[in-house]
Amino acid sequence: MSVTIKDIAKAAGVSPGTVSRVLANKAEFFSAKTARKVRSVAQELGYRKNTAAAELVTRQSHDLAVIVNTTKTNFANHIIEGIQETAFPAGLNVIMLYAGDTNSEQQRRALNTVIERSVRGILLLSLELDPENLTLLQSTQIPYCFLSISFQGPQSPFITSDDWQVGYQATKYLLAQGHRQIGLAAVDTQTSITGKLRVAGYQQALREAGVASSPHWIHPGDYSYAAGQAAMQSYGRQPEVSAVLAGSDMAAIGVMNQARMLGLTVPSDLSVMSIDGTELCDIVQPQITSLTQSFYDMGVAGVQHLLAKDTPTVQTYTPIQVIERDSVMKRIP
Amino acid sequence: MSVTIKDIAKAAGVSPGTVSRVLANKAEFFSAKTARKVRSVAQELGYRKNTAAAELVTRQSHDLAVIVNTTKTNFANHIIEGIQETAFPAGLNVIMLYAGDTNSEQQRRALNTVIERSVRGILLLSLELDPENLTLLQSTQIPYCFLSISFQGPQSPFITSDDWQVGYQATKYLLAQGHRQIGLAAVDTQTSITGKLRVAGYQQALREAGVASSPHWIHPGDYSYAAGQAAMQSYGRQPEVSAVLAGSDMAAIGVMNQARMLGLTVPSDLSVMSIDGTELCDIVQPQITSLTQSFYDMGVAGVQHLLAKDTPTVQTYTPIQVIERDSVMKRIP
DNA sequence: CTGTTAGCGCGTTCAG
DNA sequence: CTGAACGCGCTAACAG
Repeated sequence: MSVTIKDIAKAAGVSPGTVSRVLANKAEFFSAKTARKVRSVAQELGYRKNTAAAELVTRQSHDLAVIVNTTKTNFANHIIEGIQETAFPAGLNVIMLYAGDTNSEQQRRALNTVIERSVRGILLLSLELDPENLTLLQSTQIPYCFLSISFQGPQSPFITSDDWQVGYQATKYLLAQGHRQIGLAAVDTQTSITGKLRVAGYQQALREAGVASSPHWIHPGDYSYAAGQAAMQSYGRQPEVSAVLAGSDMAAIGVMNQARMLGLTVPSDLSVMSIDGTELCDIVQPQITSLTQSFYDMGVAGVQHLLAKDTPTVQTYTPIQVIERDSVMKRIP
Repeated sequence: MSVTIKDIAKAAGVSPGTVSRVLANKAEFFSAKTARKVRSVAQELGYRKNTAAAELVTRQSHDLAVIVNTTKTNFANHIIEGIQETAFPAGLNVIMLYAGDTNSEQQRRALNTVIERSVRGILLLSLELDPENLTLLQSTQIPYCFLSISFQGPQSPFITSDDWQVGYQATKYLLAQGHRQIGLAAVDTQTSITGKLRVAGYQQALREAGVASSPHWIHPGDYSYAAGQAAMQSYGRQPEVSAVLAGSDMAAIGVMNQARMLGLTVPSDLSVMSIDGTELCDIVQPQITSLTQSFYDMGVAGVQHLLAKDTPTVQTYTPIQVIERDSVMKRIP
């Protein structure tokens, strides 16, 4: 069928072994002359390397797999960019697979696809794995790392923001602006540890400020636009809170739009702050003050972690910072 | 190293051939009893299929490759969703690769990666390929299809919106709302045929309405937010046009925000319409009236095209429609 | 229904 | 520096 190294060996009058060495650029294990010859013949014949054959014998692929969920938020691009730009110079190809958010079967298929290809490493983007799928992942020798998500147990390496600090710092900022009644909207307090940590940080900040927080201030959700809307709907036309911290940029926009529908003006009637800090913050009106995460860095760190020879179960945190824009108003008591 | 079918053959007391048949679910070429035995042993030993070996002999992968560019717009998700949901039931795994927008080297690497794996098919998302990379792609036997982009020549299959109609229909709509001076912003009139067709459709609609259009009404760009801003900046504080058609949702938001900065209110001072119609249209204020494309359908059609036995060089168009929201005001002459 | 055999295309010995 | 030979793990004929 397709042309193999044998074909080009014959055509070039050398042995397949030599062709292999030339094409793989094995140091100076061949003369410049034969190299030229071989390469030109290969070119001419339209030779295409068979990766399957190569991987079969070397048991090493040059691929890095990224498994992403069909997330309702939009920061994945930034992480992927960081991954891409770190992997590329290292000679790694990045292949991405989607795994449904809630679809265990699809998760399994994505995992199997990359495991059976014995990729060089696996990066999982804000993906909550079923126990059995986690076991599947761990049962392989393939290095992996979770990104933008954290866990309780020490068994899995991950790189993310320190979510307790996320809740804490954002709330501190709002407090510093004079707010006392502060809502927390559209963070997932049920299944994800991420949400739980954010709540804990939020509550601690309130406690330190001597604010007796109310459970009514918290409206959990899945970080989506709709969750933000729903939360604001609950706060109502005359909200008990003067500021709302939303679980994502999209959620914050949901909060703001719903507030507008309720006749409230942001930020004069209600301050809104988001967690994430993607470009969405800049394109809406008013621009959203955010607790900004270092998504790009997560991608970079993820690849570096996979590339590192020894892969201890690290749990790394990337920087966070408050970026002031126009959706939070200072409140003079 | 890892456990192979031989290992499990030995452990189960059968031959490797049988194991292979069972694991590949070759119809009823084995008894239920041995099947059970084999499967349980495989499970127990933690057997993991070696895809490289299987592909080496069958010369067929079950992977579909999607190559996307790091686009400044945001519709790719919808196309990918369509691809995913069509490929999945067909037993195909979707792997996605990024290829820089302008980076020929990165394009080549992405292409080579998937070609050397002899994937089942290649879908290219709004990707402008270098001539040499296009040649590379065409030199393989792998079926491919461009999505959300069109070409002049008949050599490559693509599925997209009819971009002439996009420009034409959108402009017709604006005309029907009573607008005469209509701007066209942030479409690429230089390199892409897409942009050229939209301009042509736009101009034809104007012509049919007896409007003598002015070149000043057109401000080309790369469909980005910044391009939208720049265009609006050019229109200025007292725009000659009463409505602007923007090349993408993001561009339209750029136009609207810049208009606001110039002291103009949308839609009372200036109407804005976008091309694409993604969820961005719903989350900004005012919500953007759009010429909406069928991105999901493009993905579906793309997979179906690849799956079809004979793959003629088809050029398919997916539906478009005007979705009215709040950014266009009827103008009473 | 099952065992046996023969490669798939490549990288890597080991001699020369 | 190069050729010959082997085998990676699996599937696809064949015979039984």
